[in-house]
Amino acid sequence: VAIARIAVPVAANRLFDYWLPAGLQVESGSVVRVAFGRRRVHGVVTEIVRSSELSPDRILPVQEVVEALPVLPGDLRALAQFVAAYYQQPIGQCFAQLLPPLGAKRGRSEGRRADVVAVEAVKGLEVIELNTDQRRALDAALPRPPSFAVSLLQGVTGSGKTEVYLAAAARVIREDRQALFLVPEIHLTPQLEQRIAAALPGVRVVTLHSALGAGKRLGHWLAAARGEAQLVVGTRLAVFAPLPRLGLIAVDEEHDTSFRQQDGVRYNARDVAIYRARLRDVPVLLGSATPSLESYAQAQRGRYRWLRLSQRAKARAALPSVQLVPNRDPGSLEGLGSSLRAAIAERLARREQSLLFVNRRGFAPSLLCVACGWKAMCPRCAARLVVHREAAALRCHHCGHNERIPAGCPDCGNRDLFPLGFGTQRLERALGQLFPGARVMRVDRDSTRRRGAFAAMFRAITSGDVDILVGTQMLAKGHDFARLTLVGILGCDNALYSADFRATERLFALLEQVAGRAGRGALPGEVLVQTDFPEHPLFAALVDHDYDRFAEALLAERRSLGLPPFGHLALLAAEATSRAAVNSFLERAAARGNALATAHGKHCEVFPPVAAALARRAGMERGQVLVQASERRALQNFLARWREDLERLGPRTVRWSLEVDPPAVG
DNA sequence: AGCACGCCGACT
DNA sequence: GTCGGCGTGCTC
Repeated sequence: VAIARIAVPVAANRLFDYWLPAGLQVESGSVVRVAFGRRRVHGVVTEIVRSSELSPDRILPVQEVVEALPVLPGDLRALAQFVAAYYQQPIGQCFAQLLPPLGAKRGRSEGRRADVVAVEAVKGLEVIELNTDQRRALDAALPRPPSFAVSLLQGVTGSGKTEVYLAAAARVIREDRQALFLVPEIHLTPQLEQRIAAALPGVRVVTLHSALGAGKRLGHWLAAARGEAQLVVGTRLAVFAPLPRLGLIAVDEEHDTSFRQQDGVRYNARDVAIYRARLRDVPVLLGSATPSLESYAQAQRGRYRWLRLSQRAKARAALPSVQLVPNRDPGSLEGLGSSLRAAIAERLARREQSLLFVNRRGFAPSLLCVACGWKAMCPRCAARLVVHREAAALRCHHCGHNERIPAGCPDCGNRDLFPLGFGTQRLERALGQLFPGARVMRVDRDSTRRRGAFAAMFRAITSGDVDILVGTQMLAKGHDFARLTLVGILGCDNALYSADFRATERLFALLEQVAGRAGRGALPGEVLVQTDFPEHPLFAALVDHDYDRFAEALLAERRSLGLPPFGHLALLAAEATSRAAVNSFLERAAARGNALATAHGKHCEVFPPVAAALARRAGMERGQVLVQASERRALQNFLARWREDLERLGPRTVRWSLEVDPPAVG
């Protein structure tokens, strides 16, 4: 009897054997249903073999083939294998990433009427107007004949990167191939789909992201698999979409951390995309105003084609001017310095919009007793509670803990509790008081929680019903507001204190992105950054919109410390209810790691265990061990062996995970 | 990941 | 005496 080796969606690091009943049409890549324990699960056949190591009486039959899905193509299976090996993730769960939601109602999205027509329409497709820079980038990014090549498209906000992706997609689609376009967060950019529809008329576009209902997602997945969808636009999970005629992958905002899946299977969709492009021998286009230092260094070395867009595409939309203004200004009211207030007043007089960016939701990040110094702390996390004034609550942003704001200090009884620092709610209130006639709108996770709230706010902003916007990161991404001419940035200094070596790289990217919201239309933009460190090199580079200078400085620092992209990192993170258990596990893990590293010629360095940046979360004590290697290959070999050791090491009460290329260390 | 089994504390 | 907590191990 033939045996199918099946990837089953469980944490185990191995495959499971099932026998194939006669008459069942099964091959590598078939999606099947099998009994597993007392459950029934979906699995993917990875190969069919003659015999099993297992005694025949323990082997169960494959129950059925999932007819609704096609056989998964080879490149997807190779992708799952890659994710499992490179990121040290369980093989079955990696294969599960390839599957669309199953068990949903039949996924039949839009009809297929338009398909044939669409291809015809695309033949004459030259509706995207490109300037010289964009055209040069487009030509360089698509090698003739088509083959694998990575291009880094570096251009400031508004320089027209999206037009280049779409023009590249149009070329590929005209040749009857499919394009894959990965974006950080699709549901936050309602403009994107319209923009695509306008630029690529008649092209059949489908989206893939987690906010999509299961039925729709399955329908879109199938449209991609059948080759009907000519352009797939999606978030990180779309990197696993089946695309029989793939011709191009574009990754927008390639530096963005939302390409990293943090829960469950850990991977970086940007890097998976590059691997996939190589497998399929197609070009991949990475775009950013502030490329990750990893991509930047590859471009410098000539491994990636380095394509630059130097000016904003619309000639009149100049880059915004950036000014640094003091944070601790004697004329400061509720955190708003006099320069920023004056600038807002000017915008109000001219009927232009202002955006104030504070990357903190809530009223104040801390509640302090003025008499004894007590601070409201989360009972389950090593973190301060955030004051939410509207709900009269103290909330933990790490675990969701919620309690009423106490009437007095629980330690000394003092009634005078002082909210320390500024969040979006406090700023919203202050602006309402300072500018009584102004229409203020707050955009953060709390104000947009309701379904459709974000879209409604978005409409209000574009139709001019808002004078001052207050918001978090949410507002940083890709929105074009024509009358927005002022961006104020508050409270960004705390990132400069961070222990994480990537903090300043991320802060620059965020600030450049927020700054880019100003002056997208015909009106010039102005950015005011409130800071206590105007001499910091980050701000000097921001003022000049000179990412290169900042990137070079960071790279020099990284090189001297052997940090990425010059070295390679992995993190073993562990948590348990007792600190002693975490420490003991990590001590033994580090000792084992050191022994392994020594045996393998010291290409890897294992650092001593330390507490995590958030030392306790939701009642779990957290710690970590960092591994640094000069060679990726050495790190890979080390991790494969180390993980086997780790699996035998601990009591099950210690939960641990390996993170390869961790996005943050600190 | 689930899910069952088993070995210790507090209840009718 | 049992009920049920969670720690451990297994699933082809």
